[in-house]
Amino acid sequence: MGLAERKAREKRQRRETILEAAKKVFTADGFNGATVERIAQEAELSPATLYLYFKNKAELYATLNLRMLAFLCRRLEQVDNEPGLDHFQKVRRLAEVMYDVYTFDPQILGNVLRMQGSQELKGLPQPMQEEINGMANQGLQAMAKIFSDGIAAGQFRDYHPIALADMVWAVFSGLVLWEGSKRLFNQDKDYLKPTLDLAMEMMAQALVRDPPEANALEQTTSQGAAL
Amino acid sequence: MGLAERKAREKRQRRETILEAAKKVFTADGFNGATVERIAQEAELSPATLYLYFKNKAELYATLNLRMLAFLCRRLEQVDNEPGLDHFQKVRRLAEVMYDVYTFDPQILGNVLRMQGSQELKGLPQPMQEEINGMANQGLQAMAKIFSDGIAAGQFRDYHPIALADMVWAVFSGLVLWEGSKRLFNQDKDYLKPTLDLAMEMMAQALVRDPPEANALEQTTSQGAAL
Amino acid sequence: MGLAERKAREKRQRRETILEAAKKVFTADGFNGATVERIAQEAELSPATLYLYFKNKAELYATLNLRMLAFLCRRLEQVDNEPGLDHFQKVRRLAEVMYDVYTFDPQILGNVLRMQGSQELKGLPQPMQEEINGMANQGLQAMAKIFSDGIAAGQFRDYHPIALADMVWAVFSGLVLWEGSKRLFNQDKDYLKPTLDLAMEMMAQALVRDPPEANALEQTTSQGAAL
Amino acid sequence: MGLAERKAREKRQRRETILEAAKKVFTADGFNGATVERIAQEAELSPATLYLYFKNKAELYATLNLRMLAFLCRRLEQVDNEPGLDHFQKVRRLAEVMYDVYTFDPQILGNVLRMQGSQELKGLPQPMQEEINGMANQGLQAMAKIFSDGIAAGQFRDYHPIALADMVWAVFSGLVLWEGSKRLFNQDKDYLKPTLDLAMEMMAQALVRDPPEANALEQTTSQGAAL
DNA sequence: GATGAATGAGTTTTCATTCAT
DNA sequence: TATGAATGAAAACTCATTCAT
Repeated sequence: MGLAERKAREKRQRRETILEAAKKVFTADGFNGATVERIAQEAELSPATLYLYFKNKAELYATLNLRMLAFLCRRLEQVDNEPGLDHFQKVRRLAEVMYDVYTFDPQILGNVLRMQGSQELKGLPQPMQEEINGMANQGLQAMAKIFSDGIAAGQFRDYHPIALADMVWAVFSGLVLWEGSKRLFNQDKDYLKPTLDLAMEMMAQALVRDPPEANALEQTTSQGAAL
Repeated sequence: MGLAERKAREKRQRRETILEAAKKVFTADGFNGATVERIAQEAELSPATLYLYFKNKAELYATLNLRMLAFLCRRLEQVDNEPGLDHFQKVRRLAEVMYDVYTFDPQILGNVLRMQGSQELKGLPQPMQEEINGMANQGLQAMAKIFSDGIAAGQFRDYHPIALADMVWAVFSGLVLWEGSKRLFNQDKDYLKPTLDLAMEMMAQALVRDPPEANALEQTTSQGAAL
Repeated sequence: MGLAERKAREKRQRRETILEAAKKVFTADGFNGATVERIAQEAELSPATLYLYFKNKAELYATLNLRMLAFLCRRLEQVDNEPGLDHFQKVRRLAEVMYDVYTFDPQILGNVLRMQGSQELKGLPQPMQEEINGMANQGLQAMAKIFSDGIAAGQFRDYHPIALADMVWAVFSGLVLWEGSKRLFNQDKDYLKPTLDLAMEMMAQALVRDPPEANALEQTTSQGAAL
Repeated sequence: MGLAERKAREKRQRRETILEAAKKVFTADGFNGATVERIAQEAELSPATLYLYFKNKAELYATLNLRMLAFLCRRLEQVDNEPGLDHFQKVRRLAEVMYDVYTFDPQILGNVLRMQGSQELKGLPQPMQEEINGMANQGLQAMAKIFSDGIAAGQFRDYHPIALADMVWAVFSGLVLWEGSKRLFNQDKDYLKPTLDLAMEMMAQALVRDPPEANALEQTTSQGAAL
């Protein structure tokens, strides 16, 4: 038993080693740019060995990304269940959670979000594509719920919750992608956290329902905007 | 002279043909997926000919993207100069402009924004990379100016203008990328326009300065968020 | 025009060169054993170049075989149209024709016949399989016609013409395959010709209709055998 | 001792299991197409284990084929010793025996005959090649004996007995290979038996010595044919 | 200027075989 | 004895790029 256990653990560890190596290489060179050979080198294994643990270069990539996506998704769902947070606080909390996930592994997160918006997904086997999309949808749904709850409670303006979730996801993706390429002109390290905070803070502000005597500005514009 | 002129025009036209063809293929298959051969076919030229007009597959790609980026940039700059718009209206106008640019050529726009956040840029020659980054920065600066003007005029809250510009750029990128892959769970066609409008509307809302008797909520939170 | 012509001829010649090289290698090592690299070496070209002329290793192989099969087929069909041959002579003529084809290119002939009876066909694209099978059928039909004509003319016994054609084809295949591997114990060079002659001679003999007073031997056995 | 015996039996049994598995896989996929891994799976053993029982993939294949060849050979030899058969009946009996062997295991038989005519043998160690060839020769000799006995007894025409044996072997090989690939245009199941019968029947017919007043036809042709 | 033809340099993937346990 | 794990060695195929014409 002890033996079998150790074997299993070793195997799992090997898998991790490979994933770790793959992470480095994919992050550095992208999916197409990365070669199985280099990943194997990084893992100090022969390329053939990788194929004992993963069917494909694509599967390797997808496994890596799927994990991160699942992690992000779980964290977003937790926000809704955190005790003692009112609706506004939950919105602001999203910024913290997203940043948390970002710091956990910025590079892989970049991979996932990039993959979504590129042709890289095309190469993956159908079921994997679906799993990935499904996971992303879960994350969006989790956020949408926070918004619709706030609306139902009469505390948020009546915007379309899904559109709000899209916006959050978009800001997050956009900021991470740009950060990753370090090509934003505001290149000071760590611009991401405050910008993310600010984004969610502003969103929270904008969600505040008007007092009865709403000013003219809002009346004219909110019509076109509300979905 | 007349001859030389015609030659030059023909040459320019040939270049356009190639770029047009490249656009189709890059858009369909991504940078790595596209082959020079297919682009040449599409342009009804031989692959060798492409190399008379462009040094590289990469240069071809970059040229294409740079144009779009320049167009986007120019349009963003115009917003600031549009007559008869107050600061808030300018912010909302950004949504329209961005959507305009998007409809002008959604796919190339997707390419540009994707390229920024990926390793595809790496293959380009240094000067081209710089040109691209410089262009993107111009766009960001244009937006930042709108925000800082509003702040200077005492009409916007005192948020960091660059962070605000980043946010806008991020939302835009994020939404376009997701749209392109049509994998947003809110898949109704044309979700982009209203979501973009909403985003800018909310931003405008959040920029409104509080009346003197600001409520407690804002006081507690705006400290951490304001840069 | 002269130029275009020469180009075309050169191109055709190149194709031939490749086919010739492929013939050598396939014959020496079989389809699976042969490598594209070695064929390319033999043709003094780079492997990549082969792919300009043939889509596949398989296509290369099939092209080679199909030609030979077509040649064999055509020759068999001619037998029926040769002037001045009676039915019996046509049967004997088959031996000569088959041997002719054999001497034309023993190795490729071996390839074709071997391919038919092996898994090598499986790897080929469907349409090519069909073309090959169709061609083989044509050959069989041509022979079957000779037999059925003889029967219709009342000169041959009433055996099943298709079975007779199968037999001829089988003897031919069998002898060629064994010859090719030079593992027949009767290894004297050129055993094939006389054996083939003998086979067809015997067949001709056996096709002779009995005189009315057929002997007992034939009566008892021909019942089970005639299809 | 009892223990040793049991061990030996177990070992033999394991060998059988492996051979059985190999048979399935080789038959389905051919020699090159079959993988050691799949054979091992089929045998419910690890690939490494196969190498304890067989030096090679090739040896495994050869062992399999050698058995079948030995079986075929033994059966052919028996024909000569069967009591109560005259020379003609022995010839016809060959058809039955060959068909018997065919039905015993059509696929392996196909493998053997195909192997003979292909490059697959090349990979085998020399001694094995010789064993296989020797076995095939035995089979041919057995048939040749039947013919030469008939000739010696004055009942058969004076054809070359070895050529006759070659012919029989060739027809048999040819028919089996074509049957295996089911690509004969006469695709009705079970065409093999009657065709084989017919072939041997015709051979028997052709072996009948002419009565004194031989007709012209035979005289002119049998000269060239008789070896 | 335009191109048909050629290819070098990879890339992913497969598989028979070995060996420490 | 049995095997899980590992790998060396290949092999088919692709493609950006060059160059003689």
